[in-house]
Amino acid sequence: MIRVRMAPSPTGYFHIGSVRTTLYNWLFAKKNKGVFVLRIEDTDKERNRKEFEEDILKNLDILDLKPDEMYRQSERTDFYTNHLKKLIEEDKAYYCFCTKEELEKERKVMEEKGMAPKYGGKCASIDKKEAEKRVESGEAYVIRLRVPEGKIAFKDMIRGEVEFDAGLMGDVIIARNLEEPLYNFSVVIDDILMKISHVIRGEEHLPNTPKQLVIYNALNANPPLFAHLPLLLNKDRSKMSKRYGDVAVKDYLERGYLPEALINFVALLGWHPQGNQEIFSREELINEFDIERVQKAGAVFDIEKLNWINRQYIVNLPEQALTEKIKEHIPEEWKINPAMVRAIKPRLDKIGDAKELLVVYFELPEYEKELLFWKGEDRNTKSILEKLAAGINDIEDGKFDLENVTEKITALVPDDKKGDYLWPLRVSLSGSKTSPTPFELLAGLGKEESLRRIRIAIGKLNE
RNA sequence: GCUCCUAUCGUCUAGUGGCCUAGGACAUCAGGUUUUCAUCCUGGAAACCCGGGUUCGAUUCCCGGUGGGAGCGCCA
Repeated sequence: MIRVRMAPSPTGYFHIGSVRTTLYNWLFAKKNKGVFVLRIEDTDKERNRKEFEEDILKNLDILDLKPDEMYRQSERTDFYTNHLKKLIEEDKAYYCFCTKEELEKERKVMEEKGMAPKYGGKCASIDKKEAEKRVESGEAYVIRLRVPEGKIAFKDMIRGEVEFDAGLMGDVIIARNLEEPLYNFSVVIDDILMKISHVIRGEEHLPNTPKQLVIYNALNANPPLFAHLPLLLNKDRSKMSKRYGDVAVKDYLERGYLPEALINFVALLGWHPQGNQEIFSREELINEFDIERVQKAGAVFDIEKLNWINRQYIVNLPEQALTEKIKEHIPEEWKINPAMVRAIKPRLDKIGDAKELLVVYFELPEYEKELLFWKGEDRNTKSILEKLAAGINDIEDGKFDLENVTEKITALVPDDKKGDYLWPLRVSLSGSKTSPTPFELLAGLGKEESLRRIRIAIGKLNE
């Protein structure tokens, strides 16, 4: 049975990189009819916040990456304590009484010698009975695992054979005390207990893998298969961070990126199916996904490509659904109609852009009358606008739709004078140098408001 | 500093020894589509990090260098 897990710690808002890790785990599980487990790693009481856990859960739901099972490490302390006791009994782990200051000093000395810092093993040889006495008397301690010297190799599903030297590691601390396990330890215990078959996680965990392998060994447990995903990168190729833009999923969602688009985009960051297809439904993603095809090198997060993918999804959205989404991003008092929605649709990178694109329909900005002149030259602008206004006035109230308006107005415009007619019309309706087409503006504004705006323009020309 | 990972257009990538005069997409540039912006269409420019091997033949395999990245916590 294939069982995978995503193990976020609730110490920040759900990260876009975590979305990709979750997606790959999820796809791998679905593809293989396996189980996707969510495990909240909240063993650090200082840094955890309920708010962040809620953010993770909520966004997993929005992105439709729901887990089949869910656990919280804070509710599993007994498991860790029992296994810690067992390791100490078997003398595979021991109590260490060295202070942070002592360790700091030791580390510095080693660094000066140009060596990788590691614990010298001062407490490794303290008699167990004596150590227990010191613990009972209340002396501060941590628990260290005895790490045997030698090479530790494993086969990564993405990277192939990887080898580390355990001799460089030293005896690692696996718990602050019997009740407070540390990351590497609780991860291993849970992966064993939850029968995790494949660990798919970010490349930053690669150096943790040998430490965890030593723990599996001490526990006489079979390790899962590992797959270390390439990192998501900033423009400068450093690990993706807030410095270059948003990293929290909620920020993208709030700006109006569609969940499906985000998934589609992130799926392609570090993985690519055979063929040239770019837009994938969830079903297609499940069918096509193959962890063997995951890239080894990091991938730069390119917002331009996200915008393009998001546009593809927006354009394919049914008009009604798009309208509802747009309403979430504009003032309540703005009453939008289908003509407006159709006009802004191809101009929308994300739904959040709707507000600035729609404002033209609800507020006429101040503008100079010179803006009304096509190519800066006043060639009968006033009489042209009057003629167009009359034409607009002639259109039946019930037929003020894009098709009809386009037909009627086009009929009034001489073929060789399109700029002279349509530019001032568009400017009078929008009050700015860029906007949707005059026809799209007319259909969206409606007859009455259109005529009012043209009268304002004519008024300016009379000054 | 030490350990590990990594290397095809600006970006995401296809490519698994000859099909490559290296393909696609985003971005970019030029032109076109009933004025502007956007969409759309057509076209262009744009890459195999370097040096050794292996081989009849390397973008593809091996080694070294260089570049980039990550990790080095009583955080996860």
